[in-house]
Amino acid sequence: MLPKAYDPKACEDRIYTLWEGSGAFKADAASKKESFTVSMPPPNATGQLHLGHAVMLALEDIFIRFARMCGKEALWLPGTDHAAIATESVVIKKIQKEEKIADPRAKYGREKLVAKIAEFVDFSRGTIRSQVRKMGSSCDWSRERYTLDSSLNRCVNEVFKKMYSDGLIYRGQRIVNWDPKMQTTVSDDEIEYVEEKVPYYTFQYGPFQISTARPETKFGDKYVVMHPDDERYKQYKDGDTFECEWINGKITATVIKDDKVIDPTFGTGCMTITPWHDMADFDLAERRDLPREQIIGFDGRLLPIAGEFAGMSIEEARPKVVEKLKEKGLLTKVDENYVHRVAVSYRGKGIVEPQIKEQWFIDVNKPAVKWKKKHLSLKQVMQDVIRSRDIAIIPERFEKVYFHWIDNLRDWCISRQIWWGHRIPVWYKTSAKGTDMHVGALPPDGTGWTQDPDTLDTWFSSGLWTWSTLIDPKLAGNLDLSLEDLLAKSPDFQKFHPTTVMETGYDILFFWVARMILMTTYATGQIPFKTVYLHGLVRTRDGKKMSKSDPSTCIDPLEIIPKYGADALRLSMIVSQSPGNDFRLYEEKIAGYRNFINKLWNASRFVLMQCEKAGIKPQDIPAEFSTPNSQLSIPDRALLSSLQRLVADVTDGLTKYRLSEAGERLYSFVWDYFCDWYLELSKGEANVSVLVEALRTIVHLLHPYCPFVTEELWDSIKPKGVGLLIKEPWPVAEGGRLDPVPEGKFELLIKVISAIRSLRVEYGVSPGAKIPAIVHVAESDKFLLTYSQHFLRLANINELTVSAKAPAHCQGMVSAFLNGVDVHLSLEGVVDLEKTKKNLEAERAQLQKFLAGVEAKLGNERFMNSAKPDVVTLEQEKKASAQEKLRKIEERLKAF
RNA sequence: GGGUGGUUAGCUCAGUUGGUCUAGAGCGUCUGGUUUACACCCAGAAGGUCACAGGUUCGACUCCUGUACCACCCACCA
Repeated sequence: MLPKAYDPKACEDRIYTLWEGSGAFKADAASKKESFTVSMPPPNATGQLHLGHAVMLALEDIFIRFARMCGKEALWLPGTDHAAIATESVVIKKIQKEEKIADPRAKYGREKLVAKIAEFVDFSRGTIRSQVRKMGSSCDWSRERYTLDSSLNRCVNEVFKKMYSDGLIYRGQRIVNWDPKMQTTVSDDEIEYVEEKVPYYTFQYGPFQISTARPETKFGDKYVVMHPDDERYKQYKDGDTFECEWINGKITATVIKDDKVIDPTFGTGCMTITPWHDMADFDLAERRDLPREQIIGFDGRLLPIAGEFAGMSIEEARPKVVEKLKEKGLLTKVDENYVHRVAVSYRGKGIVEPQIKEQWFIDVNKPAVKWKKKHLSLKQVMQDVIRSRDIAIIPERFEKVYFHWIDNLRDWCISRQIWWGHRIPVWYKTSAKGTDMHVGALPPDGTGWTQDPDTLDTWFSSGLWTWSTLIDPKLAGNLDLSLEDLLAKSPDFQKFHPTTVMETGYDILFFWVARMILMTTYATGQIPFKTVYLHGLVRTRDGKKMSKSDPSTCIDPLEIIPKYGADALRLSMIVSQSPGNDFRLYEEKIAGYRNFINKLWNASRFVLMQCEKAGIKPQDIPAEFSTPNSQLSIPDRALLSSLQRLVADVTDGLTKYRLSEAGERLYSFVWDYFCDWYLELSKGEANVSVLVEALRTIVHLLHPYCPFVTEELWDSIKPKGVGLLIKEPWPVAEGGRLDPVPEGKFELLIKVISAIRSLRVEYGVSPGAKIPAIVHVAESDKFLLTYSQHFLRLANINELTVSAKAPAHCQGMVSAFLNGVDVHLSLEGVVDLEKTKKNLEAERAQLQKFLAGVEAKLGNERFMNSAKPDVVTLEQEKKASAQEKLRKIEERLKAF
């Protein structure tokens, strides 16, 4: 007999070992079954798992277990990410703190520091592996990958080479975000803005007034820019020069008229430019071919151009520069209430300074990608795969966000001046003739070649994640094979790519999801995944972000799991929340689902007790339910038919990734219907075969959600000779036990009423009481169903709830309150049907006219030739939605 | 400045083609229950103008327009 309460601690680890040993997690590339692949977003190998990971693991495990039970070849590939800057900065901080070394990079040198980081990462990866197991994740450990694996490195190098030879990767002097603290570039997406109140100065600059919050960058400013239409500066022409007194003496300045960078309504309407340290100024300087000068060094200190201020830090120099200008009488105004936004590195937390530096870039605008027989730019491919529905995003609204991001996308700077990561596969050799360059993993023959010291942006390698992990590591070592060969000859890639669904938090849609689309379509010619499922972020009870720095608000999954069980934690993060929306998690919520699991546990105990009472072993009850209809009571039949509907609903929900809905449905079915109604009824007289059948089905349906407890229960109720639940086939809704009422305008209603009547008589149920009925109203005509309620009220029938898809707690029941009055059906007085009909017909005519217009447009050759593809798609979408609407109206009109 | 989401019971949230809703769940509150599956429970109750104002419709939490507040994302002012 089962113990009185479910104890997750006693079961979970044991069951996980059982699963792992059974080979259930392991996918087979040779299988004939349809594949279902999920690439686990690799957690950063920097420390511990947090709730964000727990959400991800729970969701993906549900997808995978469901797919596996549905008979698909399910692969969930786990792994970890080396997380370049994040890891390096964590380790450097650790060394600084533990070993009291100010500059670990200088002290250890490249090789030793990398070795130290690797050691730290190895340890972290071990921790992460065991934590992933704790959540019950059924991933294929035999295929575990790490972004720095040699086979992944091979892919990185191959893609770099391919992009370079296609002219998509170039090296150039460009303005980048420089983190002086970490001494590296960071990408646009890795920047956060912090608001700061700083004084805002206005200075006299020749005849003009210019304003700035950063006077310390103004040493080299020799151009003053204004809008060409600005009446105030009408007398100045583009190219005019003038002498003026400035920080370190007299300079000659030039007037520039430009309509792109200047907002004439802002401030004085003119500004000076600092191309080396400002993105917008750099663009202008590029356009007009203006000189640039570096003012601030890469160490964050002023350069000799600053004269007496050279060597000072920004904080130190700023007041001194202001003081000097003030003494010269050039300071005209100070605004103390100015709010300025300072760019801060997301990882290193240093203040970011734009700098011009030689870096490697990926060109996102060059039409060098072959996609669907066209030559497109990387940007265009990224747009096409979403627009053409090759990839669907859940929830859909993120498509808009995605498109908006692509519109603003600039060339991607991929080089980083750190040591931890994939080294850029480029070699240089300097001789008297100049510098030779070679792109490849290995240097060419001969001496004197040195490798580029930089590493690649971590997203370069994670952008390859869905497929580089499927490359056969044995083949990856063979340098004679091309990238195409590697793809073609790797069985895993052939079987499991494109992956089925990419599940991740919406916060890394740009960082990662977009880059996987970019890199994968380019490198393999395939989309990386068919569906993107974005989950919301976990928040605290007060709606704040969970942060590790504040443990009082932060829930640690590792403390929760021993206390409430992994199953309860999983449910609390899945049920009653919707994709893409943040949700709050707190202990009471988790406890609530622990209670549910306990309820299920005790319901099972009850069923087992009934079996014992009846002298029947559950093991002897065959898997196939075979009790004849004649031996079933009305409640039995009601339960079985609603069980069928439950199977259909849950299957449908899981197929459409509506996990919360399906989970709620199960929760309510088990508690409100199965336990509170059917089990209570069974205390009088129990039908053991029905009880066991129901429980078995429930346990199957719940298994993806709470795998541990269901597996444990399955052991007590499974038929003889059957193995683990994880390997069981998914239940199928047969519908054979139902008698759907045939459709018909009034027939339906009459059938319902007469069925209730006969049941009431047969079982002697008094009016007002709920009665279980086998009347199953087919999901047919909601319009009619609603009208039927009007009719009934008109006919003095107090209340009748007719369910097409009944609320969970009255599944299979029709609650009726009849007062014995004969039913006369009449349409009069309820609604003005004539008016409705007229309205519908008018709407139909309008739609038909519109549709004809759109069709004519699409049939017009000149339009099709001249219009942009976007416009055509839009027209087609309009057509489709109009057709859909028209179809619905036709359907409604049929009811008249 | 551009965009997205939210606003539903005291709290946290579901509610996908407008008709299951005459609006649900969990927690909390109140009343009553040791009926041997479960007190991590059972029976029941109170509690909502579904932010606000218009519109479309026979019918709107659901669609449209506008307003307010909150949150987030992107761009950015020199």
